[in-house]
Amino acid sequence: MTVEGSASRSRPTMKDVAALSGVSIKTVSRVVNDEPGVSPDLVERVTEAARKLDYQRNLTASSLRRGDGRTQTIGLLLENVANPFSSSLHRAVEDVAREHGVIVFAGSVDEDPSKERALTAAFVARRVDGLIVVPTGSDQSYFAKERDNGTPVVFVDRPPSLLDADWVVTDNIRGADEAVTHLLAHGHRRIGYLGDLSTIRTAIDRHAGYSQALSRAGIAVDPALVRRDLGTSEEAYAAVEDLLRMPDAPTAIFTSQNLITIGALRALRSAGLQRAVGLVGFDALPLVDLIDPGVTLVVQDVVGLGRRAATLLFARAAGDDRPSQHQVLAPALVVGGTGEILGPYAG
Amino acid sequence: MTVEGSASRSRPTMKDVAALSGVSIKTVSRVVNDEPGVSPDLVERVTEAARKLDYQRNLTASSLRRGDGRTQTIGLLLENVANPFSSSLHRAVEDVAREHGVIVFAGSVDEDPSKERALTAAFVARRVDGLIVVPTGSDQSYFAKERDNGTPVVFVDRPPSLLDADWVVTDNIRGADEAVTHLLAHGHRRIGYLGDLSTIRTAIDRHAGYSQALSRAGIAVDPALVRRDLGTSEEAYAAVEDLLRMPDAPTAIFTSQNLITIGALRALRSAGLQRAVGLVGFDALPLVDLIDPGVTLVVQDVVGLGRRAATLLFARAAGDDRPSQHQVLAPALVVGGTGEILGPYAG
DNA sequence: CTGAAAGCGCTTACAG
DNA sequence: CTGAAAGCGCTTACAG
Repeated sequence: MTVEGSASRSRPTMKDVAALSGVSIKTVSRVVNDEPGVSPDLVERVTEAARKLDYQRNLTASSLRRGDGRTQTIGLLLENVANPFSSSLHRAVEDVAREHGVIVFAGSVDEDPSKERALTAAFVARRVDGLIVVPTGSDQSYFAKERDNGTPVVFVDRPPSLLDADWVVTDNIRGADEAVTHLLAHGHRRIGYLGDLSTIRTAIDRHAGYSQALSRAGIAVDPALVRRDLGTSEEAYAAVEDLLRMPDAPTAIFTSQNLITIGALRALRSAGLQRAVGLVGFDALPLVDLIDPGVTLVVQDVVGLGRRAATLLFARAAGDDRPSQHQVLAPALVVGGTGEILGPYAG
Repeated sequence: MTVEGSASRSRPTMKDVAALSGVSIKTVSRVVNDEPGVSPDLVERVTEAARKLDYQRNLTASSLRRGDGRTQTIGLLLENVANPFSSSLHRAVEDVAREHGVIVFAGSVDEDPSKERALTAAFVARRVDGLIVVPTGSDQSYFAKERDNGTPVVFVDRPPSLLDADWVVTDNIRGADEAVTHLLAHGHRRIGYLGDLSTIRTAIDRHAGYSQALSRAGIAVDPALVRRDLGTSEEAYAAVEDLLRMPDAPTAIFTSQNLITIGALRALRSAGLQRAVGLVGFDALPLVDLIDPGVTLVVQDVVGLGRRAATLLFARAAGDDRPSQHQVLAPALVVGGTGEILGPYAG
């Protein structure tokens, strides 16, 4: 097999196929697009020429000329394509996109608003048919321009800030409330809270759910037990160490996000307290069944989030012009072990 | 804020900017592309008009006309965007692509050769500047056409079949050999092998490494201890149960892929043998430090695989026409606990 | 320094 | 049933 040679010979075009089959490019276009009303004889000749030249239609040129201008692509902005939550969302979106003959650009924003803007611009420059966004930072108003210019946008996991738009999220307040209520039911009163960056809407809501559950139980929130703005597992680890050193240390902890849960589990383990301190975490954890004791978690319907966001986006792209749609999915508490460790007020 | 209204007003073009600023579209093009030699006065007027209209250049039209025809996009074919190995690879590729101003289409092949072909066609139809592929099935010869037509292709994780092409892989034979040698050194002689689908090249190589380590130690491979073609965690679980029921059961197991390792860990745990049977797995596992006992693993340099594949692809796209490049990265054995459980011949 | 004409690969809107 | 002309939004190749 001869390799390379003239590295970038350019691809055959309809013109080449037309020349080889002795018809006009319009006829080639008809055959390639399966338009009816071409004589069987020409269909045959064109098909054969296309096969011989290994012709592949240039969809990018096609969409430039077509009325609707569809590129059959969408852009997906994730926190980080490599994290499990993001990548599960990605897969769910991909599956719906595939049903529509659409392929997906994905990119990582890393909780950096300037990357969100840059990726959005890059996707729009390639004229994606729509955007699905896990927003970060405190201002998504600039997406209004994209939508007004004909690019629909659906937010997922978190609602946008300063913008009336479509979104699909989990009921974070309720999930956090259920987590804390579960710990209360197992005899805990002093329950620590470990939270993500307070600029993130999900973190705000989960903190609200924590406070709501405590106040319903008639317990005042002790600010000393609340640690927010933890950006990494390591910070969560340190926060747990710190909580455990308190004279009146918490007997249970609610960790409001997966990286935080991981840091907390490591800290409890290294202190030898993994069977002594109650814990409920928000978000699924991989291989949680192999951890001992098993971890009690509030899990989101990630596939549901992704599928619904994508379905809504394609509806918008097809002309759906209802007012902004807001969908809230229920989380589920999955009993694992750490959430059932009994506290001092049990029984 | 008024929402929606005329849903898909189309985007402003250079023509609109030209009209508003009273210049030709050629001048708008010069300003938008930062070409030198435009009077400051016009630069100012065009910039202002573009800002006012919220003009965003259509890169897709631009690339159609440009000489090189670059779309500043690449396509990435993964086993499944949601699995941790794939998504880490994705992130590494994304990071290199970003340095080149290129965005990434990603898609899941699910070990299905027909999906590989369909995704490749979809990417090529959008004229990606190159393809990075984790190949599946037994024939990648059709990629030769794409390369000959000017679309470079780099394979990663597995070499392609029936095609001379660029690839970047881990030294799987060596990794498997090290895993089994490690178990031998800890006193095991009867070592089980659990492997992925035998059509996958990595599975073939890892099995070869297993055999190689045993024969170097003068131990004959017992076919009863070898279980191949395990496609899921569940099948691996069943295979371990089966091995453990043997009268002369293995005292250690080498699991040649992450899903298989997970199934094996679950089976050992449910049999209460997680501290009795030695185990070394291939591929990293999330949260492995929280599992007890810790799992000994042979891990790949996933970021290295992704970065090198992407770097090679961009070199090809820039005209590098050396013969096919083959890069082999060394895996690393990470001691965790299960690999150090002593066998009957220890000490 | 600026712009009119042509063309990238395709589809639209006609005419025959 | 088939094709010549025009145009999608841009850039190239010229001319002034």
